[in-house]
Amino acid sequence: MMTKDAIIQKLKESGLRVTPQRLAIIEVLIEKGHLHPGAGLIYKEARKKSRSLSLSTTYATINEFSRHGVIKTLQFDGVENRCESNLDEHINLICERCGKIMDYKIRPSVDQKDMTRRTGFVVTNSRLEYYGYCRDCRQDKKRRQVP
Amino acid sequence: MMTKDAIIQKLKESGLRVTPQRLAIIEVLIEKGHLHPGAGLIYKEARKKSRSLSLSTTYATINEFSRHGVIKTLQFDGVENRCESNLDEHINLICERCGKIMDYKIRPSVDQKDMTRRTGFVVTNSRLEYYGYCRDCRQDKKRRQVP
DNA sequence: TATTTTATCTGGAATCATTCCGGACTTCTA
DNA sequence: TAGAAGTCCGGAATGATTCCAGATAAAATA
Repeated sequence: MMTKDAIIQKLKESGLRVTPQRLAIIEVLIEKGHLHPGAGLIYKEARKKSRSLSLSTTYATINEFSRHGVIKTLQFDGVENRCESNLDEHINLICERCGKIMDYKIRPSVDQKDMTRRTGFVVTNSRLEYYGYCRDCRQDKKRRQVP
Repeated sequence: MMTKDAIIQKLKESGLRVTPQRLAIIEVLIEKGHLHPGAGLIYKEARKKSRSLSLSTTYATINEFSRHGVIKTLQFDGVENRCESNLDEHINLICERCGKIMDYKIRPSVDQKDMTRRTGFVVTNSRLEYYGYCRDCRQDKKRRQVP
């Protein structure tokens, strides 16, 4: 999770401008990062800070940030994509009932050098997810079994 | 990777009918499974075997199979979703240049019981992916660097 | 075998997150 | 302060997937 200043720094280094719209989105990413917000939520929240912000700009900014390694995008189908501010290797625990996404820290488990030697594949990026049910949704489920 | 007979068996057990359309799709899944085919390829290939097959049916069948654990669906955004016939835990190596998907067998690396104890999250399904470049695309890249 | 029931199939229309586009607006540089 | 480059905006376009209602086919029943 980068700090606001670190992100601003990185944008400047990349020759990108730090506009009010982008600042608003940066702040939302920091405030709501743990929720793994999608474009819709980011748009809604950032609009409170920069009133003229458009949805197109929100999408463009998310893409720009993603391209420059400020965030990662978790792409889904049918549902909104989600933004990930935690760039360390970890597993996302995704609740299939409420859609909540939690980070679970792990130690890297695959010997990538060995893998590359065997397969010729070099890794630039990873996406590790467990799907299932979070504590709350599991309990709701149990309760409902004996109604 | 289930055999044709095993899949047919499983469908019957679930009270699903084994129609010519479904048979055609099953055969394609077995023949082209290693390519992790998307709906488009499956439709194109299965149509050769069952000439009247429609795209809607292809989608419906993929969903039905996925729901009953015959295959898994790898969902992407913007691009076609892909089908996975290898149901064992493994990492998918996804080439960002050519889109090829390779299976890489691993031994389960996260102690799920421990994770559940700590987080309350129970896992029903996983998706583990490394993005990067396959051997072929890496070499193409090198060659092009000094044109 | 004829009839009823149920599942499945089909083509076309609808969906919806995301991308694309042309013109307007800022910010930087000289 | 003019010109250039980067950004922003709204609305239209995109495209994989889903939805729908009527047609078909397979299983169940008689």
